[in-house]
Amino acid sequence: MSASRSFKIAELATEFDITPRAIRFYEDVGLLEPARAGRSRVYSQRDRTRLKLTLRGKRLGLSLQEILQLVRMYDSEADTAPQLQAFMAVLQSHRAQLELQQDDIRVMLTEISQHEQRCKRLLAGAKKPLPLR
Amino acid sequence: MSASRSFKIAELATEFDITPRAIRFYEDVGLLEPARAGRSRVYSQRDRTRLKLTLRGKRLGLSLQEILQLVRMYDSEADTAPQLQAFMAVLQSHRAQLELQQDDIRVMLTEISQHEQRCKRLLAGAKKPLPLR
DNA sequence: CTTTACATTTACGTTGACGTCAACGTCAAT
DNA sequence: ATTGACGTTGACGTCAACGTAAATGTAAAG
Repeated sequence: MSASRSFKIAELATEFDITPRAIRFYEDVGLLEPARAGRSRVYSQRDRTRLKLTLRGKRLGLSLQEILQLVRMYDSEADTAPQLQAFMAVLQSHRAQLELQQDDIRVMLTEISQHEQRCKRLLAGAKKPLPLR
Repeated sequence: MSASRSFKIAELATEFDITPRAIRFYEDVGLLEPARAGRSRVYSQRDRTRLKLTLRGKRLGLSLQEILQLVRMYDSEADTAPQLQAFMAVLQSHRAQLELQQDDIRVMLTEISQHEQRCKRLLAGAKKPLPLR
């Protein structure tokens, strides 16, 4: 009988550092489906999880529509073999996409390291001007 | 004397699978600075590299403005110690940001794996309906 | 020389993801 | 009873990142 806490819009807003407006917008898009207490929205743990997923997706550059596809798929009760096959295919393509992004990140990180090294050399050189000659 | 090949706009467009319009737009923003042959744009290897950087940045969810900051920094000839220090600080924050993104990706990848496992179990169960009972 | 194919500039249109009012309800505290 | 503090629903505004259309140039091919 764990009442599985619920949340007000401002709570989620401050927790995730976004505006209530954004949260309502995510609802318009279909990403959240809060219950109502009178007029006010009441968010469940599930909504909170979805919100977290949404923000993670955004950080990775997904559009809200793409994120919507994702959460719908993940929630869907696919049960027939063809459905499951299709689902797994989508999972594969997402995996591939994420791995490409990993590569991009790795490339950028090594570039950063190189710039860092260059900076360090320059700093070392700046400390003793005219090093040899 | 390697003439270091140059490129026409359509070449770059097809190579990177974007429109000429986008390429011109990146120029408006300041990301590219092609030479001119009469009226037509002529892109150098450096432009091509910048374009590649731009697209990689986009895939990682950066705005064109952010990308512009990046390439300007990377190109800048910082030489004084304070400049170099500031540069390295920015590099650090970028590194941190990229590492956060790596975490996001890792989380998503494990989620994908879990869904995949679930699918496999369901498929196995579907092959022999009413497995035990 | 005209067509074809690509290039250019100018300018307005569009889409996504909210921001920003305005006008109003609600509930606890004073 | 009034005052905040927070909530709600429209509805319009905005900014980024191009798309798209119009009018024009230009260079090679037929």
